[in-house]
Order: sequence, then C-alpha cells, then structure tokens
Amino acid sequence: MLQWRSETRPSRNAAFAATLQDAPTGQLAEVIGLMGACMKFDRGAEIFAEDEAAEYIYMVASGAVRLSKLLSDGRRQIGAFYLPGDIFGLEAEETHSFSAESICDSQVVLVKRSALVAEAVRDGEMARQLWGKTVGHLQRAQSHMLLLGRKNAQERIAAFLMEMAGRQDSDGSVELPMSRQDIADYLGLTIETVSRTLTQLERDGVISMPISRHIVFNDAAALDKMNDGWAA
Amino acid sequence: MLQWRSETRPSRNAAFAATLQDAPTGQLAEVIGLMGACMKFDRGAEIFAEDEAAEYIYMVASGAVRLSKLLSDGRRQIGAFYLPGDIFGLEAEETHSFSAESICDSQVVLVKRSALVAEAVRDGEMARQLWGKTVGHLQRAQSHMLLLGRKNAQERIAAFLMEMAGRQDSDGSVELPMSRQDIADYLGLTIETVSRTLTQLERDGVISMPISRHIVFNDAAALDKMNDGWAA
DNA sequence: CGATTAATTGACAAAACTCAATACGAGTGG
DNA sequence: CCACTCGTATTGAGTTTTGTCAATTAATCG
Repeated sequence: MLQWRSETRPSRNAAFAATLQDAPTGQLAEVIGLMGACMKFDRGAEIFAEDEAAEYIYMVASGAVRLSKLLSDGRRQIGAFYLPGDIFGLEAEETHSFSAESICDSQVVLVKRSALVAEAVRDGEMARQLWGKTVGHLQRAQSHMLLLGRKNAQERIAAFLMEMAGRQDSDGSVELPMSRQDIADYLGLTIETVSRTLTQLERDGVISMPISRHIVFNDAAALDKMNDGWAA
Repeated sequence: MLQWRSETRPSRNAAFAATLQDAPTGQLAEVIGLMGACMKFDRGAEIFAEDEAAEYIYMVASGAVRLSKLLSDGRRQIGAFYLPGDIFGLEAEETHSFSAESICDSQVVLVKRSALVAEAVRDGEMARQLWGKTVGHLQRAQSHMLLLGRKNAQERIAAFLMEMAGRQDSDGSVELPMSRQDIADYLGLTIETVSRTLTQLERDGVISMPISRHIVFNDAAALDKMNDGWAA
C-alpha cells in the first residue's frame, strides 16, 4: 500500500496551483497528497477531538490512527483504525463526533475541507470520489456493526485478523500497531477476552505469536471458516 | 414528519421535466418526491436484496423499512430502521451489501440513482445534499456501533426507545412498527432479553406498555440517564 | 370463536466480565 | 551486558449477564 514520505512529496505551497491543473480527474489520494501539508504526531497524540469543528480531511502517510469515543465512565469504543493510504475525517459535516489519536508515531497529511469541497465543485470526478469514499466508510461501519452485534469472541478476533491482513499487503502474517486494549475496544470485548482468545487460537495451531504484536497465520482456512457467511 | 401520499403527488412522467427547473436548489427529499415513482410493499416484502445492483435511491412515504443482513446460520443483524421521510439506498455504490424489507405495509418512492447523480452534476447543492445525507447515515452507523459495542441490555433498550421517540414527533410515547425480533436483531440481543428488559423497565415504573408495540414514557429522565454519556 | 403468530416468563447453561496475580518486553542506567 | 522499572500482556478463579430451550400467555386475523 501507499507509504508516503514527506521527503518525496513536493512542499505544499509550491505545488498547490500547478497540481490542480495536472489532476483534472485526479485520484483523491493523489490530490490530497499534493495539496496537503504533512504533520507528525507522537504516539498517543490527538489529531482531532470530539466536538471540534471538522476543518480538515486527513490521510495517513505513515503509522496508524484510531477513531474513538470515550465515555464518562471510562468505556471506550474504537470506530475504526486507519493505516497508511487511508483517508479519514469524512465522517463529520460540522463537528467531529469521535476523536482521532495517533496509535504510534505517525505522519498525517491534512487538507482544508473547504479546499477539497471547492475542488469538488469544479471537478465532478472529485465530487464523485469524495462521495464514494464516504460510502466506503459507511459500508465499513455497517460491516463492523454486524461484527459487534452478533459475533462471539472467536469470530470477532478472526474477523479482525483477516481485516488487518487484508489491509496490509501481507504474506501470511500481520503486524499489529495497536495495543490489546485498542483491539478490545474496537471489537467490543475486554482486554482479557482478547488475550485469552488469541492464546486459544495459538493452542489450536491456527496462529502463532512470536511476539504479541506479530501474528502468523498457520491455518488461514480455519480463520476464514470462523468468519463464515459474513463480509469482512 | 413528512407523510407522503401517492395521491397528492403529481405522477412521475408528467412532472419530471418541469420539476427539475423548479427546484434548482431543491431539498433532496422534495426532488425525490417529485422525480420518483411510488411503490407499495406488503408487510415483509423485499425492497432490494443483498448483492443486487444498487439502481435506485429510496424514500419512505409511509410505513417502515428495515435494512438487514442474514447469515447462513440464521443470525441476522438489522443495520437501520427507516421511517417516513427517511432516504435510504445510499449505502451502496455498485451493489447492496444489506437487503431492505418492508416492516409493515409501506409506500416507498423510488428514483433512479443515475437520475439523481445527473442532477447532482448540474446542481452543486444537490451534490452537497447527497453527500450530506450519506455522512448522516455514516454518523448513525457509528453511533449504532457504539451501542452494540459497549452497552448492556438496559442501555441498549433505553437508547433504542429514545432514538425512536426522537424520530417520531411524539409526546411522551412511541409507536413501534417492528416486532420484538426486529428490535433484538437491531440491538444485538435475543428476543427474550428484549422482552425481559422491557418488562423490567415497566416494573420499575419507567415505562408503560398498554399494548406491546405502544410504549409510554413515565420517567424520561430515567431513560436519559441510562444513556448517559452517549450520543443517541 | 378458534387458529396462528407474537410476546412473555421460567429454569438452566454458557460466554464474557471482573478482580487479582503473574509474566513478558522494551527502554534505562549502573 | 545485566538488572531494574514501567507499561503491556497473560493467566486464574469466581461472578454476572445474556443466551438457550421450553412452556405459557397475549394479540391478531380470518
């Protein structure tokens, strides 16, 4: 997948005007990369907060980001993880209803929402892509609802591993940038249940965990079967 | 809320061309009402199926619709309920990933997706509204994820009742068009848990149920508190 | 009024959660 | 290079919530 580096990207102001001419039917990601300014975020840093005005649209250049909502009593739901190449910040019209934090040290490209909208007004293809991305996020959210509503712990973990594998161009293993607590809050489980379920899958020979955040698939078919009948 | 009747709506072919001129900055709902054709669906009838090409965009005129996904083993997740005035069918780009069924006898207005898109190309305001509606659906889906991920049965039921009340212009009561099974599949619970939880709320004096599908709020503040810290 | 579907209730089982203790691992300083 | 520390992850024991299966009651429709 895309692995943007700020060094290889022309600086914003220089490229701005020219870019828009060059990309009349531009890929959204390209345009964001060219129009946007790159920012670094440390592990745990907040990219935007709940109730903050939604002024920018974002793209992960490197690292990983979580979209989360925290409750008064400490419960937390993670709505999505964003990996390099992913665009986010589309889920708000006026203000954000979730916050976004950097899971590890990350680089994120920011574009003014107003600039993208202005571009979309002129370029129908751009409008179509912005809408399409939003529909894509909606489908992911629906797919996630499915998982949260009716899957047991093992099915959730299996679905999660397959999802992450599908989003990395992985051989037969996944590198997890997020903690067990993040996974738990994404899947609607406790950290203990996540841990036990992973251990059980390892005992069953389905996966191996050389280190806790690197998971090797020994029997991808078995994982597939746990997902049976559901979209990823 | 809107309570469209097919009789009061000009027939499609007659009004089509004129309509578009009349509504240069039209409300999306208005335009759909004027451009669309009205169809009746019996209770339980399928409006569109999973994997079907997404050819239309829909608006509920009367009745109620559920968006659902069925598994091989019989588990079902309901992703959303649509009530009069609600627009749906935006969650797909090419093909539907959920099916939609009429919960009771309903009337639904259909518009060719291509016609709306063509309109959006000409009218930026229309494009903005289509995108905005999609974002709205995404926010609802995220809010629903939250509920499914971390709420207990009582909190889910309370959230559901408040949501439905908010969507009907209701005094202190809700009329539920859907069965207990539909509610259960929406909330990620079993029908028995839904039933028991409602009974418990009635015992506690929070609600009354003169009949099973009509729920009166005796203590809305108590319901509110069960929702504490969460968006509806 | 009887038949059929929808909803409730009860008794028990299972899955996941809670609380507490222990182990692992990365980073730091001796 | 090793020992120490702190955050992260795993494991265990016991509890709670929700699910399952079965029976009963209520509502709806001819």
